[in-house]
Amino acid sequence: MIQSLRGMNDILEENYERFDYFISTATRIAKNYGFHYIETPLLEETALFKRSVGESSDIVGKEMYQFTDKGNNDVCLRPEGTAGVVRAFVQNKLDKKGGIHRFYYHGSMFRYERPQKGRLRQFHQFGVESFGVESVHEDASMIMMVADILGALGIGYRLKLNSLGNQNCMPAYREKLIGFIESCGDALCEDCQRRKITNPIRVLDCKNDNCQTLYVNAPKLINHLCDECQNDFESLKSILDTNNIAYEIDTHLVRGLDYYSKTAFEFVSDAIGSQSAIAGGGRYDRLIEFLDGKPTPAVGFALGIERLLELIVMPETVRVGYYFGAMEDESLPLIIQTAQVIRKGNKAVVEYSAKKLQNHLKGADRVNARYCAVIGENERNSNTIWIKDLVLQKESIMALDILLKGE
RNA sequence: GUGGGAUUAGCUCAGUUGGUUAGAGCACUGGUUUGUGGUGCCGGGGGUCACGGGUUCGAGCCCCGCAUCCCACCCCA
Repeated sequence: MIQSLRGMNDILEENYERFDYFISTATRIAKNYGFHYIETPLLEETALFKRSVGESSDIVGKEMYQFTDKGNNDVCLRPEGTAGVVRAFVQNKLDKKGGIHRFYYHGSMFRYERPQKGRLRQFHQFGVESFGVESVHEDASMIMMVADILGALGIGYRLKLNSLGNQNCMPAYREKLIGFIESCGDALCEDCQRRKITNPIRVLDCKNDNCQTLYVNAPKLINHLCDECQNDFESLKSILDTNNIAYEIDTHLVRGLDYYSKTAFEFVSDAIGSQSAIAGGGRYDRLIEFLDGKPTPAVGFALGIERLLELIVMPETVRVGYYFGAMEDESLPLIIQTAQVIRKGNKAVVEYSAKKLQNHLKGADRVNARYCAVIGENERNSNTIWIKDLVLQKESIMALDILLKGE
């Protein structure tokens, strides 16, 4: 038997019901916030991700599905959504056009990682990106949108919040932190020694207890923000407070992608195992110019759909449409004909084998039909069809020609 | 990429120190005496015990390999 590739799953039946319900819920909410759909290619030039996500990140460093195509282009399957949307934004000259552009998207992302629960090689994200709004109100809107989506789906969460500073305060802090790391010398774990070079901010995230003991005295970025970043961060907290969005400040929240600045946030769930991040996002004011666009403020987030799936509280299923059954083979052509008419405006499933009424009712029940419509000898003789409303438990007999006329 | 655990019916799992024809619940399917469902009762189908080797008179069970999933590391959605 040929199996799907490792970490690449089919989505069907119950899972697809949930998937579909998630997409429609998130789409509705994103539209309510004034966002428009954007579709970008799954395959992009590798350079796009190297320049945006950053070569120091694990995503680009070791997790990309990268290959050379037949035209000798260095390409890869997108590992995340933001880079492609920004590329599209610049390529379509929306940066020069000016104004505000708000997009939402959903689709497959690919990362070559070792799979486990909540971590797949092909997974699905729902994300939004907002271009042209400098105000921290947009950051708050992003967070409120995620909260709305999760709320609508009945998903509990914790919100972690941090500020990463901007080009004025981050570099100075970074130097200060490197100085601190060096002062710790060999006491730090191997990973932290490595992070000192690749991405010093990440050491704060280290899970090694010994390192964490030392980091208690480490300088915190949140205490080194410039006035602008500090003010924005205060505003953000105050907006969230007035809108009843609970959050916790997490000074170790740094996000794995290089392009973030100022606001960084992450929604986590305690109910899905170790891969607990269900949504993450933040501001990335510099990314557009990194990708050769005109400097444009931007902020966005992405939700990991698979991680949410089992948390979604589905609405009660309602009975819809018709089930058609024949009690003898001679009645079958009639029910097929009738079903075809019904299908112009409603759902109709047809059972092809003739069986007794009791079994048709069971069948209609099983497919969650609202109406069970059956033709037997009596109906055939009188040119009628027997229909039972399975919710109201009321039955009726209708003249066939009325139904067939499509009324 | 590193370390550990698991894998038996569509699903969730039993299966004794290695010993005849591998079980249960749920699901599916049919019946339940003249045309009335969900939830009663009775029956039925369905397994190369993940896959490939090995040990043994004999392997679902022991050994080796491999695939996938799960857990931890790492990282992230």
